[in-house]
Amino acid sequence: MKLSSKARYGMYAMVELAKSSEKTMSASELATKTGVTEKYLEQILAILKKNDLITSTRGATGGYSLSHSSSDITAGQILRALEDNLELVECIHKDCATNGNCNCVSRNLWTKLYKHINEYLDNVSLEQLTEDNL
Amino acid sequence: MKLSSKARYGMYAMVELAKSSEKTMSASELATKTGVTEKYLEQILAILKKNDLITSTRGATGGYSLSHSSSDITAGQILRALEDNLELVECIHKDCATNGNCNCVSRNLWTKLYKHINEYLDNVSLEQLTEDNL
DNA sequence: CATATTCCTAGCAAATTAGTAGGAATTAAA
DNA sequence: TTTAATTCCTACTAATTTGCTAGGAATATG
Repeated sequence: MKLSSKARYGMYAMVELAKSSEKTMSASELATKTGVTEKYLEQILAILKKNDLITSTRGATGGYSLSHSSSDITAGQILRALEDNLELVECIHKDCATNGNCNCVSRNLWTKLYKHINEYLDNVSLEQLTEDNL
Repeated sequence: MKLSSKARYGMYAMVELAKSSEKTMSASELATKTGVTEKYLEQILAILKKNDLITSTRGATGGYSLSHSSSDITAGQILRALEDNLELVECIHKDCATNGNCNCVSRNLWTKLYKHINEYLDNVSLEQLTEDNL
């Protein structure tokens, strides 16, 4: 249940992009800012792009920038993109997964917890994060 | 950020113990109930015991039972015992860990999220879980 | 054409998680 | 007092996931 470095680095990159607002930033710029290697960061940026959180332009002078205003992007969107397993858990009983007819005792707990986490995260905008205004 | 099987199995075992309330249950009983191997479950039960959530009696006719009433045990207590890394994250910047003088942008997010999760989990009793009354 | 960039993908290394295993210590009951 | 059932202790192994390295193709600019 530890957050992956992918998520932390990705979040960090998003904040840097939000801060620099107008202009685009290259992967190498972001790499030095965040301290992550360029190659690794590229992979993280690819995920963010696939999830329509950032856009990129190729070629010389290319780079990355936010797809939307930082006030329209939530921490939840970012984390769901980066963290594959934000859903916490699959049901223990194999039946549940297959026939969907699940009554695992604690399943409700996990799903409600998940909902809770997301509700919280979706109430925090990237803008707030950038201003550290939680 | 996926929940470990330790946490799932342990929670499952706690629910079974709560259901059987009065009498103690042996590791092997619990193992068949939950479908986890006895040896692995023993290790999980050891953790729960160390955290004062269950008590055990050794020898023949021995077994495990809850240390407290199921209404006095919270999901948060159980998960914190079983999940080593419920704290989600350490700060990216090495400085933060060492000198404590941390102003990571997203650190606040993680700590608040953590607090949030725990507040939720501490509001759910094992009794509720047993009755699936969330 | 040279250079700076994104993009694609394969693979490896480290860490963590999940599980296996053997046997010592303890206790109740036959 | 022996036997059987149990908890307890701990070392090891297997499987999975994560984190990262690496090379080079594709694309765009000047």
